[in-house]
Amino acid sequence: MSKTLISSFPQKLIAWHQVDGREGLPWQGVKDPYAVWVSEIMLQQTQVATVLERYPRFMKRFPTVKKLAAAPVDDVLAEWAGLGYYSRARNLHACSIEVMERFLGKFPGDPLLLEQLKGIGRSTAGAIAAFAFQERAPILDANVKRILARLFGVEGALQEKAVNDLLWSLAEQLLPKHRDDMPVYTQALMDFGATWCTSRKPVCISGTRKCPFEKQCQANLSDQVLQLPRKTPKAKSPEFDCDMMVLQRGNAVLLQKRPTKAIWGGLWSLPESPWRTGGLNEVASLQMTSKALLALTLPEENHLTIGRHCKTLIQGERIKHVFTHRRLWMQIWHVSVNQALEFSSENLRWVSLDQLGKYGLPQPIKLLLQGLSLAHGDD
DNA sequence: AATGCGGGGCG
DNA sequence: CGCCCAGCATT
Repeated sequence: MSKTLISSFPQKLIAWHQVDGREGLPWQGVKDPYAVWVSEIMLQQTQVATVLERYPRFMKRFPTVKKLAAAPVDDVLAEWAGLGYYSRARNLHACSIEVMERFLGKFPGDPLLLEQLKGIGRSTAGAIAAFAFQERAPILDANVKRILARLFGVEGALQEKAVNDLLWSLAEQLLPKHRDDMPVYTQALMDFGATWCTSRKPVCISGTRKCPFEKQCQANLSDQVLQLPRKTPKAKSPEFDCDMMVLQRGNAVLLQKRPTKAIWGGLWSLPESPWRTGGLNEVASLQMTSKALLALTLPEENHLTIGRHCKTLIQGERIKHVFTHRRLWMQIWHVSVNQALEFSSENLRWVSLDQLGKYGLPQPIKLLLQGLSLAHGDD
């Protein structure tokens, strides 16, 4: 490992940033630890373009850690809806309460303390400590992993612990000497990875710009830039089928709160059947009755009233939704019932179509019900 | 070390 | 369609 590269890296990167860094992102230059924390959590595995719209909205709704801690977790989830990885929202809320109680509303600057908080791992702790407290703490997100793997010609797959340890060690060694440089240095690392040393079209390959590290970058010197960092291939994601029910009573639909641990955890969705593997949609091939459908999708104690209240049953669209690790086909069924149908469960709630915005809905369900809402408005 | 957890953008 | 992304928690 080149000693000169390590000692010269921070200043060269900061110099690069002064000319070619990103500007105008709403969380840049922010010093308030709360605002930094929210931005870091929201940006986990989430594109800048997406966060650009959602971050100011979140900050307007929850301007301080105190306000966030005082809000019901359901409100936080509703605000988070559409961003994905909903454990981030649940952890955000839990973390805000812990900061209020354990740290009297002030985020700690020590990365080791930050890392004890829910939803904050080593990299996010480093980012908060660097941006908000000028602590000499490293980050290691996908950008930094890519930069370092190329710069130092790290051959092993990112999933290997030894490789991860090596990258953390490099990230530590590369830190600027002076803590005052930490915010700009950390931002520069992210900007450089996101805009120049990109995964598919790094500037050294596209030839659009001249990389400041081209003479030292091991991957560039050995023509391995697009091969690094290495990743072990992922298995193809399995496919599932399920039935979902839009149970409509006048202007309201029945929403069901999802269990915390599951996918879309804590969000409000439609009653749904268990997921089935294996292509053929057996239920759709049945002569579907409202009773059979409700038996599939609702808890047992709610079945008895069904037949009496059902007015119509219509087979709706079949929606495909792609997750990172699963593909899901949702067969929609529209069931219309008369006004008398009630449910007693905490997790079942009639919600009028114009109130849907107050609820955190999975993105495909939100889109589906928006279409319904529109059609209904046209009547 | 492997898996679960969303959603959007890009080629 | 497959790959990628300002990761973390759990097992």
